[in-house]
Amino acid sequence: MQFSKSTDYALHALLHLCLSDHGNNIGIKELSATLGVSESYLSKIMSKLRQDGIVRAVPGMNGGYELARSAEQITFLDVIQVIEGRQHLFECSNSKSQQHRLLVETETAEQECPQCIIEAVMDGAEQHLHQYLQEHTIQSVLDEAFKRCDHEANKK
Amino acid sequence: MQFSKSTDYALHALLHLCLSDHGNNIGIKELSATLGVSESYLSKIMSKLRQDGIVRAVPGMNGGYELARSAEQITFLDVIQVIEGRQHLFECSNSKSQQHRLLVETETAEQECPQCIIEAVMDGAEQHLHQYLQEHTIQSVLDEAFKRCDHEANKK
DNA sequence: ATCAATATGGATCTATGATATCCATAATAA
DNA sequence: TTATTATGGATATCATAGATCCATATTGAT
Repeated sequence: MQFSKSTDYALHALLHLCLSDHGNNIGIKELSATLGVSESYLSKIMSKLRQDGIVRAVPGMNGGYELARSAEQITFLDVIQVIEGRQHLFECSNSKSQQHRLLVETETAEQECPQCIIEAVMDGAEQHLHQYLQEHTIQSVLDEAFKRCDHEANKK
Repeated sequence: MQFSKSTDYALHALLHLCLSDHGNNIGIKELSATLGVSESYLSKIMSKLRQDGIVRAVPGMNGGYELARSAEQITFLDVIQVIEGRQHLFECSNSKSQQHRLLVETETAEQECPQCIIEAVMDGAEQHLHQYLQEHTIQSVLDEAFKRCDHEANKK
């Protein structure tokens, strides 16, 4: 289980938009050259980001992309969900099998347990993951990097 | 990004081993019937669990599988890593590109930042996820389920 | 009005990995 | 010795990621 390369590209592209001079659009040519990815492939990814309101796109001369909202308001979770989709991390394919009935039978209670107990744990894991990814934004990662570099510089 | 069905099968299989009478091995026939998965496919999964020391396997008559250690000592992380592998959730495919040099150039410092700042965030996410998955074991999920059912029963 | 530059979306191709099956072999208990 | 069971190799199938090409639409500049 791994995040796709598209997520990698999307995050790096947003970082580049954030770092480059504001007020100017950044074209797909510059983006793809910076990331080392083909224009055609990267443009698909940028298109998804646009559809989800993370970037704005302007066609025509001097067109290109820019952030649609401030970098503080673009979380890692936002980006990941656009690219990877919003399915759950885990879906029990076994809900109607004997496995779960068996669990219920060991109890005298007759009511159905509404959710697979394994799925429940995995959903908990997903929530923790999402919380973390929501606390980290394009801006926060830059702040962190600058802090780190300043600290290094001071040591000299 | 999703966990594979194999992980689903593995977790349910272990749950079944844990619930069934101890002292007896559980054959692949019973397991596959319980989970509703083919014997051939499930046996591959059980084989992986055996290679990693999570279950023991005995061939021959009355053979089958049993837990190799107590259910408290089998974490979700253990099982997931056996099935899904141990690669990182995120690997920056861009470490040598202009993207990162650009970041460094914006600083006067000349030393190299050792890791992609995006990858750093994602590794943090992975650590959080792993911690959670390590705190949940086959046993803990059963305890939780029993507690839940008892609670339901008491309400009647 | 025209042209060049740029983004968009459809179609398509390829590579990879998940899912799944079959079979020959080895190991074990009765 | 035999029936039973697990193991591992080979292979097939399918879905998805990754990637490319092209026709079209949109915009700014001339």
